[in-house]
Amino acid sequence: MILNADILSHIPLFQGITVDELARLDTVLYPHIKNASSGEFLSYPEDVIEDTGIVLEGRIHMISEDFWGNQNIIAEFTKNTLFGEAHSISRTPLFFSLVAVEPSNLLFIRTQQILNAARCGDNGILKLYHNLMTIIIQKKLNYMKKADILSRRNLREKVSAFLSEEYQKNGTPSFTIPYDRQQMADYLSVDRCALSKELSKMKKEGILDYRHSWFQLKTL
Amino acid sequence: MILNADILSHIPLFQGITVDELARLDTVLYPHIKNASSGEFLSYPEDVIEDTGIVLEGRIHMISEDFWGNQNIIAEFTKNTLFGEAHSISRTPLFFSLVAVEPSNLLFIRTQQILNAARCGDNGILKLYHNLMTIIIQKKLNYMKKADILSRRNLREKVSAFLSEEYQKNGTPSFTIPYDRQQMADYLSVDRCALSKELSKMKKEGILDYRHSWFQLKTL
DNA sequence: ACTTGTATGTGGTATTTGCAACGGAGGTGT
DNA sequence: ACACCTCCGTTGCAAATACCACATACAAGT
Repeated sequence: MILNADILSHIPLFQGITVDELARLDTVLYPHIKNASSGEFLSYPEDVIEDTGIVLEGRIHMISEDFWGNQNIIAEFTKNTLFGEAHSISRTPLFFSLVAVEPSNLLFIRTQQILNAARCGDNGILKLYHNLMTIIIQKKLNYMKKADILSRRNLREKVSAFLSEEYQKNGTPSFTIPYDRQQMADYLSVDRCALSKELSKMKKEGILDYRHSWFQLKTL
Repeated sequence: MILNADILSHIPLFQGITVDELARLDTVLYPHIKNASSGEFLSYPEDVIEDTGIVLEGRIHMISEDFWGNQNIIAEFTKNTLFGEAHSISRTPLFFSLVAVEPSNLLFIRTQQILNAARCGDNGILKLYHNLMTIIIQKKLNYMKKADILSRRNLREKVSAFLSEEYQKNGTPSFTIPYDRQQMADYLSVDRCALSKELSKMKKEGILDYRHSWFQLKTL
């Protein structure tokens, strides 16, 4: 049996699935393992994919490339995260490549089988379907938030929007963000130095305080 | 009966649902109609919502506001589109407001009922669930594309990425986009004049041709 | 204590983008 | 034909940001 309860216990997609249900899923989902070496491409633009990938070990980059060849990393998938779930359901051609950037150990399952089996009212599958929905919604909300932040017209507003999201996540105006300065700049798609300058300006104006990854928002 | 087959026939969420199934849904989904006047708020940040909204007539804006009060329109919902579906499933607090910007006629349905009833194996509900999944995935992919474009570091790359998406949608390097110049600038979150300048520069360099909404991409 | 390395902040300059003003093209109604 | 309007492109200038070089702070190892 490929679907191992120990391995899958930390993967959100399989939360709440019992060992018995897992045994059934093992026959339904056609699970298979793939090892990818660093730099190996898993799929290319225009591919239509059938499987959802799950990172057991390693790191995958989703890379988009425009008509003239400029590249951009759209997403990174690390341990226990899913990739390809949306495109394998909608069966639309990819608009990006998937590349392993570390030696990776991957589990693939036949996504369409979740939808098919859901019609039979199988309990384990319905849980899986619901988990899948939850994960996709979470990803959708994350992309929405990112688009919200990136659509702000200048650096000050991007920083403000980003910190407001973090403030909302934490519930208090004093919190620690999960990024260092460079990662924060990357998320905001701005230059690190420009970000440092803007933060320092905002601190001087008294609207926030910070030190490394710790921030405190202030009303005037 | 509130769920009217004629009205719903153009709404993607109800595609493929038979008239009989619709009658059952009418009792299950607790549908209700609401008329909103222009400027009326439908919900506020931090609200936890129970319903998916469907625009029968009118226009709704999704507006986010940061800690210091800067506003941003994240999304616009027009006739036959859904809003609030993700948050009413995940039951996480909103990070935006919903406002009618025209007198609007709205249909609301109890989202959680779709998930509950799916467990009973009801056929109409399962179709609805699947339609919902498809819509959410489509929205997710759109936000992904938008985030991809907006995360490009300068205007040239934003334009390139945007036109490449349109190229991929159309399949040929010569196509018409569904925006005028101002709308295109808004989508890219840049100044209209700056966009005109960049396009004109790219035309001079011979990497593309355009006239109003028509574009042609060229390899060098 | 010293070296090394990494993360962060700062200053100066070049480049990009925003902004305001304007002119031309094309459409519409009188 | 004329006035009027909207959309688009252009120009000049101001403001914001990227880029480069370097200083400082802090942590880890020797």
